[in-house]
Amino acid sequence: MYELFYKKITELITISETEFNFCKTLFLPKKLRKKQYLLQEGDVCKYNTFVSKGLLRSFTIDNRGTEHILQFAFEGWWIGDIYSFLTEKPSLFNIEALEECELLLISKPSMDLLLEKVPAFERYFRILIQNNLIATQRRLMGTLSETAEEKYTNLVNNFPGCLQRVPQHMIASYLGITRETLSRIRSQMAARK
Amino acid sequence: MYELFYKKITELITISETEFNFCKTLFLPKKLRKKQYLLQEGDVCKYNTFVSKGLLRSFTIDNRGTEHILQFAFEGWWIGDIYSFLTEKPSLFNIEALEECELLLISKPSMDLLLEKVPAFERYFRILIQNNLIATQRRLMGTLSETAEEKYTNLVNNFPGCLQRVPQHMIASYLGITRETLSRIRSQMAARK
DNA sequence: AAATTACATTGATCTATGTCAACAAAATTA
DNA sequence: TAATTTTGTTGACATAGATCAATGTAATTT
Repeated sequence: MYELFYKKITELITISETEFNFCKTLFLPKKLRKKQYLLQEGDVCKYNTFVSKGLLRSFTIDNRGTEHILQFAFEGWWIGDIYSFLTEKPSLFNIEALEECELLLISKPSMDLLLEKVPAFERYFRILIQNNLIATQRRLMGTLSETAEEKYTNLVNNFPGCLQRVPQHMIASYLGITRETLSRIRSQMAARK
Repeated sequence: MYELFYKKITELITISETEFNFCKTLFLPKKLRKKQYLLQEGDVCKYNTFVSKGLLRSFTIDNRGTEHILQFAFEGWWIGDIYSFLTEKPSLFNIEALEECELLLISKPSMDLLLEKVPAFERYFRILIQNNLIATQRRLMGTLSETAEEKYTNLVNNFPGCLQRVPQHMIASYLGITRETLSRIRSQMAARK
């Protein structure tokens, strides 16, 4: 349960065994079956979540009823609604398990305590958020400049593993295109090569 | 030059006068005239920049020659290419002054020194990046779910000041639509009300 | 003040992608 | 294993927004 967790943390910061043991006490282990929700739109996101095992997605539903996926979270990633978590306001996002999951949850008070007692985590979370911001900026620029096919091929290149574990219509939703369009793009690409 | 800078910092963290004086020594003041560039695509972004006065934009040019604006930066905001700044790899972005500007620049080594000597800045930058991430996530979701008109009205509501200082075709570029489309949307809206 | 450049508008037409609908194949569940 | 649900494909058609082009006007520069 904690091996990957320890590995990911120590990739970015140095902490003592004592500090890590203290850290562990602040997290709540939780298992989720496929299709279960970790967060529902309208609820406050009480926890920031580390994925030890499995796969989840966060998504919104717009006023036309269409789903839009913000993020997939595989093992070793974090997921949550950062806005709702920090402000304690209702979330616009749903978070759903796409596979059976093993998770580590940390509440806001525990997070504050962790940052206070082990300041190295200040740095850890800054780096995580930095990387997330860089990725989100890229995705935004891609959304504005690329065709549907370019978006798909970029995803395939940058994220090959995704296709094996995520249903196609969710890939389409992540890319901001319809499943029909993605299906056609794939068959065109297959025909060409 | 430093009043707004001091104000913005102390809105988020508490630092002593000594610490602020030390901090000031790490920043390089710079003035830019309208249309001058702070960063050009292909160059490494050597500085993270606080805007004391004026207005800038960061943008990319895609392979079709179309500009896409990532950010406008008004007084009190930061601008730079976070990816290039952190990795020292060539930037994909241009940063251009839209008005005459007064800026405070900090290099990577100085930033590292600042974070080391005044750890409260670790928290300051984490919060900045957090807020930037939240805003970028929102913008991304909006890009995927909203019509051109919705994007425009949301911008007008959340950011009324923008329209007075930024030319319309750049607003269009920021929203990911053409200037012609924005012009038509505006005339439709004016006709309706 | 004249010349040039940047910015905005409007019309005609085009196109990438969406929508709707029918169908089939997998995968889950009963 | 039958029934249901989820997922993916394909065709016909619709449409939001892009593109191209012409024109006017405001703002800079000379």
